[in-house]
Amino acid sequence: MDSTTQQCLSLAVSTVVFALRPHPSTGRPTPWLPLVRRIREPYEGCWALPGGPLEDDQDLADSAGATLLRTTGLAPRHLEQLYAFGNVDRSPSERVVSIVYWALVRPDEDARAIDGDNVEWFVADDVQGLAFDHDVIVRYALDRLRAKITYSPIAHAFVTDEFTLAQLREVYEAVLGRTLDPANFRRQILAQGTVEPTGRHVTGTSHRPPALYRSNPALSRHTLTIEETS
Amino acid sequence: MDSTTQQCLSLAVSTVVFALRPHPSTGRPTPWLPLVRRIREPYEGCWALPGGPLEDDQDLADSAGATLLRTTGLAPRHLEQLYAFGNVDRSPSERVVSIVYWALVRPDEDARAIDGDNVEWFVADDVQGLAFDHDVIVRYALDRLRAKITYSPIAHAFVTDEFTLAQLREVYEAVLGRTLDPANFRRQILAQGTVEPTGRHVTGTSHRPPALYRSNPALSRHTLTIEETS
DNA sequence: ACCTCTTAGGGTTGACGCGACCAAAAGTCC
DNA sequence: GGACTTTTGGTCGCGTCAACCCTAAGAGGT
Repeated sequence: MDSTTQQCLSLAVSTVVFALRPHPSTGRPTPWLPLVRRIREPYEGCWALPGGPLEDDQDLADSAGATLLRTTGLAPRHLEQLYAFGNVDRSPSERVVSIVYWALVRPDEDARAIDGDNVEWFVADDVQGLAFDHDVIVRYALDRLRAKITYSPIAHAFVTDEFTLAQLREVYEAVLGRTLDPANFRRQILAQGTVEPTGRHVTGTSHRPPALYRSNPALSRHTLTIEETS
Repeated sequence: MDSTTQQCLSLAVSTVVFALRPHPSTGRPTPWLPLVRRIREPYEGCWALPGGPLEDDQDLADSAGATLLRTTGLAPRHLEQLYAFGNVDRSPSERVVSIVYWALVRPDEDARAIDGDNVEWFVADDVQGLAFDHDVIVRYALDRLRAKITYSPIAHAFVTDEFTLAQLREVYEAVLGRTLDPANFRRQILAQGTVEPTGRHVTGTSHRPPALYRSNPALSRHTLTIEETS
């Protein structure tokens, strides 16, 4: 912990960013993620997760956020540590330990996403052939997302401040990849008390106007996440 | 990821090691963990998690295991990454990023534990006043242990190869801190198929001899854990 | 004004899981 | 043999959840 030995390794922070966009073939919402094309060896020309070296004066999450803003123009509200990857052979050149975060962006945030020359979005389930061990990382992030949405209200991170239950249900359906019964879904969500009605309704629909909800502010810091309040 | 900038930070790997030992007052099994006394600044004289700098030629988990063997004489079978802590202010001197693992040791492994001059075991729930942010880390590891035992067969990591259901139940009771109904516990465990009977029974007890079980080998690599098969 | 279409939202039912509790089984010890 | 202790199996009641019904409430066409 207090070693003064100079280490021959670099520490990087990368992020798996998920946004929900229509699938190119089915048209149904599905997770996408942005990748950046590598412009130098190793893996030059390959797609890789957005990331960069950890700066001396930045916390880990801040570093992930800053890199993300620089490369993709995104500033996701939900940013959470995923895993630290550090096998000696994961990079063919120098030793690199990557602390990987994962993020969820809301549609209104997603609208501000910029596609730079070397940034492109892909359907998360289809990505393959990435640089380093990033294939494994993306797969693991997807598993975590699908697992966590079943026991945690992270789905709220995918919708705007005000939303209908149908929109929230669409998020669950997009992530889980299957349809859900609207009535049962409604009961589940209301039972867990993570949303509260705003009293307003959507107008101008060609059917019964749905009620608008917002996520319960009491649980904004509820999920079991690390707060390094040292 | 491929930065060649020389970073002014060090990367350490520490481990929260849990073993079940009788509580000093109640006598009932409860989680304990080993701590090492710091012999230099910062936090000289304070207790801290066993750990050390990451060596160039070691994977992260290997580093955790090696340090553990050196300081405590333990080689736990269950070793799992917990979290990466890297706030800029978590160490008063240089910037240190710690990748923390947590481990579970079985009673037969625990018997080989050596208490060095600067190593001592403590009741996990009572530790306090540790160096750096290690209080937070221990608390988080305990939360994870208690959460994970409810949905994953990690309890097997706390028992020997052959065990009775009563022994396995004691593990759950020790971790969760409450008694469980033997009959219901039995049904739950058998229903999830994580154990299989060996056919043998314990003899020499002053009551009905319990059957011996072993954990189902099919699930030794079943838990959703990262395998960096890059 | 009325009908139709579509989605919101509520109700009911049956299967399942789980905790509380009871009862039988199988050994040792006296 | 009888008392004792722990294992092991059985039952019952409750809460949860998925599947499936129904009604409610708007827009738009005729």
